[in-house]
Amino acid sequence: MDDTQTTYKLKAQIIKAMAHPSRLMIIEELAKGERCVCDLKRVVGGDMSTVSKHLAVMRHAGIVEDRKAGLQVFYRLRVPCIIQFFGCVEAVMAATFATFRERPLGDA
Amino acid sequence: MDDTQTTYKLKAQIIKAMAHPSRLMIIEELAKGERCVCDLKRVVGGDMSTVSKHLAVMRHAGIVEDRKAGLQVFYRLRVPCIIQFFGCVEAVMAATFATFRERPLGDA
DNA sequence: TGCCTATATGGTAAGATTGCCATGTAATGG
DNA sequence: CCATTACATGGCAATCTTACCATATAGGCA
Repeated sequence: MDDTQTTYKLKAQIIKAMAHPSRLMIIEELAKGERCVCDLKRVVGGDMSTVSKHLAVMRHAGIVEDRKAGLQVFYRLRVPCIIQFFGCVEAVMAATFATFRERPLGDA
Repeated sequence: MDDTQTTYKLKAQIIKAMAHPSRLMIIEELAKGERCVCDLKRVVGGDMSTVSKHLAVMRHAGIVEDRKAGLQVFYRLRVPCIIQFFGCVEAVMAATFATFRERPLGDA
């Protein structure tokens, strides 16, 4: 595999690390500031081990960093520009809903 | 599942539709302008049916639109802001490599 | 030291994704 | 009508992802 292929694979891995509902919720919460795992668990629900694994995926991809403080581990976004992208994702959704409005059910 | 959950699921689906090396290549190519499936097949390689399925994933997510013209089908990005996001993904990669530079192998 | 709390990791079963082959379909040319 | 071209879809095996449970680790406190 050449360099170009490797680059695309790395980029895909970073994007894939965002591509899960719980991980999006985590990113949005971290956009407000540093949070401990316990905070994030409260936000996304589910098992602590599941949250921990979601964080490991994002940490491995380089999206988040952690900082240990006593018993707790605090996570934060490593590259805040990620948040700006959410607006674009919402634009895709808006375009989709606009299409439905333009061509409602039964419209020729 | 409530509305908030549904929204996150939709967003995740849109992002997931980008999270694949071949699909990133396709998006980058489409950023340059409309392209037929045959063009895209040349760019990403592999089977035509595989390219076609990647396009279907992105079409379903609302990332691309198609336009038939005779025997060919031309695809284009539906919401161009997607491209801007690539810069942010590269920033994540740059941060990761910077970390390696700051803490090379064997550094305490 | 021994216990408690916060988080991480291993195991695993269910489900999703991927990529190829074979086949289907629609437009075009003869 | 028939063949060809460009693309899409069905099927399927290999692989990856996810979420839970059980267990491990590490810090703080008695």
